[in-house]
Amino acid sequence: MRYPPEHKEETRGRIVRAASRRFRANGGSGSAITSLMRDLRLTHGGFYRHFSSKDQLFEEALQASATEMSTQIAAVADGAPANEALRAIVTTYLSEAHCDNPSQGCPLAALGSDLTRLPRRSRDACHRILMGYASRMARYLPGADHEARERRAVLLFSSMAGVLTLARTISDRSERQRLLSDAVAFHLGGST
Amino acid sequence: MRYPPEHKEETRGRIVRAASRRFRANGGSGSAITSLMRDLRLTHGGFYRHFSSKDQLFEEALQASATEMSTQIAAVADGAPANEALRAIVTTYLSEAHCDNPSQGCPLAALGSDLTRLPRRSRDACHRILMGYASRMARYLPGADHEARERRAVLLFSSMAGVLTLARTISDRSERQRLLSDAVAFHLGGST
DNA sequence: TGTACATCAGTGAACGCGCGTTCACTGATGTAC
DNA sequence: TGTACATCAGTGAACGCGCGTTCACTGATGTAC
Repeated sequence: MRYPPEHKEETRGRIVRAASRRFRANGGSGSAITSLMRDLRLTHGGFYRHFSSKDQLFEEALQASATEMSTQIAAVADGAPANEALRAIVTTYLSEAHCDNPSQGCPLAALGSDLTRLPRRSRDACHRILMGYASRMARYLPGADHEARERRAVLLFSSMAGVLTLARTISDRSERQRLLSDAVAFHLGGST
Repeated sequence: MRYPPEHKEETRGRIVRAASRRFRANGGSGSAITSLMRDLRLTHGGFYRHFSSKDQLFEEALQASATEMSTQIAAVADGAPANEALRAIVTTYLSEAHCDNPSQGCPLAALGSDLTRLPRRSRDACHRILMGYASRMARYLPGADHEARERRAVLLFSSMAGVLTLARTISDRSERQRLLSDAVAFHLGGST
């Protein structure tokens, strides 16, 4: 079959978006290409017309996740009154909604420990992606200059990712909520 | 062959300790039973004389990791002057040595996102193990009562685990150090 | 205008590999008589 | 005391399965002449 000229790019985009969700939900080795392609009503053989390997897809999917997440957070921050941007970011990131939906949330929280085990080359690429994500968050945070705000962003988001990861191991809803709200208070209030 | 009566328990212990290191280094699905047993100069068939499944080993290995980690940190805290326990804990946890050696370090930092994807039953067990770990750390932290100190411990350790996880994606040594020392300052100093 | 050929996204069978788990077997020692 | 049998940690071949990747093929459309 011959397809319209933009068809290939569209399919490629659909694969990346679906993978971005599935990897965050199930991890890199938890989602098989066959099953990913089946969800898109395609067969696995066609995958290699778009990507040279599953690793390449993982990297692109991570980029898509980081972009999606930073766009969401930026929208929330932009929608808040100027002096409330930090509060808006923290409460959104540490919300029950985010905790319950890893597949649409922060890739560091969803894939953190998997990333540390990647071979150096891919790990570097992933790290660069995460730094881009933090960098886009910098403007909403306090700090003397851009570098200070960026370092603050890296620290804030990695800390919150750790809390969110732990929260996701908790089955009991009220215990989970308590951890999340303790963390919100920690980052917004002065002390505990 | 017949072995002395305590032989079986010894072998079992060796398997758990080796698994505890390997899982932290390579993740749950990154270390095969065959290769784990080969390292101990055993063959994979014997594994099932000791454990009913790999999942059971994972759980016991996680418990061993949590115990090892909390013992290490407790030793550091006990060795510090009374008002310096928190500083000792934070600087040890966020040290380069810990960052460079996931296989002997905190299981939450090493396995965090894997734990969130476990089936509910195992996830609950893992969560209980992590809470025991945090609970043993509570006495070194500030707080009005034990519950407050325990909540503080959960927050502190999960935050630091997130930072450590991100730090482990960084190849550049000085960039990694900077993140770690920013995090130390964040938890010890008042502000950034 | 019509015909032969090239293109290429997608198909689905097949391959090779690693892994968790099972199982019949081994053989040194303990136990029953 | 000696003999026959039970025990059981460990062995290693085998099984079944899922997965990443390859490859010959399809068939609708574009292009060359």
